[in-house]
Amino acid sequence: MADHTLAEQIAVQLRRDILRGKLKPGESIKERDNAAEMGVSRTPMREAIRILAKEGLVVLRPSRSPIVAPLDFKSVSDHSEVLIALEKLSAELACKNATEEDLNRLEGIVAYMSEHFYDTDPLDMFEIDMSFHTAIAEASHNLALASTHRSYLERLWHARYLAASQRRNRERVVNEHTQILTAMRDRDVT
Amino acid sequence: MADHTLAEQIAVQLRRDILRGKLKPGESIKERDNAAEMGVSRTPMREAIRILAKEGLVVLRPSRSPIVAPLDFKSVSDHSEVLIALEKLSAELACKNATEEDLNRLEGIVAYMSEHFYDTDPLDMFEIDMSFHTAIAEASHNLALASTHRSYLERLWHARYLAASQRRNRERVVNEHTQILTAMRDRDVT
DNA sequence: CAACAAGTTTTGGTATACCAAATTTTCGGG
DNA sequence: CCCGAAAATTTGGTATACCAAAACTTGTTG
Repeated sequence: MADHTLAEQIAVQLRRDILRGKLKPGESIKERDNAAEMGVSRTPMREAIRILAKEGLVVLRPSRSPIVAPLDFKSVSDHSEVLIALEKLSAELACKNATEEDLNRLEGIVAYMSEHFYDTDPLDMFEIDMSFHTAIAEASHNLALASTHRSYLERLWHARYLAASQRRNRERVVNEHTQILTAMRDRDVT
Repeated sequence: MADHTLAEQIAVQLRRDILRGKLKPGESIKERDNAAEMGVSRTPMREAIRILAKEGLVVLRPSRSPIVAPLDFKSVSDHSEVLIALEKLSAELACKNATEEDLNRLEGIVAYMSEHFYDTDPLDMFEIDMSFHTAIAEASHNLALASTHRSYLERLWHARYLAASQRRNRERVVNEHTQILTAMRDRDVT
């Protein structure tokens, strides 16, 4: 059994297709057709769809083809509201509980982003940005928090990705992250 | 296709077995054996297990049988930590967004608890207490928050139930709830 | 031409079969 | 008696087949 299962690979692929806009919101994902198209059987395709459903990228309709989740403003803002609260809690706890190793890891991510900001595919870079926030949540050493936070981050992937592509400039992102990092090194809960 | 799918029914059954203690923490759930035992095939059993895994009741181990999630102290306290943050956010938002109907509903629950505290089965009373907190989360009119909050409450159901039976006395609970309610009526975000 | 009903097709849900990785058991050599 | 290798078993992952409900087509009828 491989380290990452087929269903997960399919999920990754589908997720990218959705985020890249190859699959538009509202479009149906027929497990039979899609499975054939990707050369796999329905079983892992089915499971992949459930994974994306859990993340909120697709919605399952009873007795209907699943569709790519249409993202309405209210839903996105609701999720953001909660995500912000989670990140606040993450930061507080991380200040208390982060190990030296955690901080070094965060530093490494910031350094990498700073270095490769322009020679990396935007989607990949976005994933790295996400990993920074995820790393903070993990540094809280509260597994439940990290898990829920990850889930929200994933759910907001689409909206955040669309929003991020415009306002991203290298200095700003790097500065923000560096600021957060130094505050945490000082155990400044603020 | 029925209104609720077989996999969901299995999930309900498994959930009951776990919460009731029929399946003890750490016990493995072999999809093959369990499926045979319940007279269904592996496919829906597999999906049911994934559902419970999403809820945190069972943990999936790569290349290993899933096991009933062991609830250790750290995990419970982690979850509580997040739950408290979620309730705080719920209360804040509920102050802003609660409708008159929401408040009346809350008032009704408090009144009922106050009235029937001693002549109600503790388990039922506990569920009513939960419904009060759930109602607050719903009064926030943030669907994502309400959903996550509910999930945490459910996950902590077991531990909370065990802890609740001792330290509960009528006045204290009712007072706490009344206090919360009046603060919300005054839109006092505190 | 509209409306409705029967038949066909599509599609998700479930069962079953097979495979490969991982674990356990067995057994032979030291 | 112990240890390691190999065979047997267990177990989750995947593919395929079948079924029933829902959706779509079509043809008939008022």
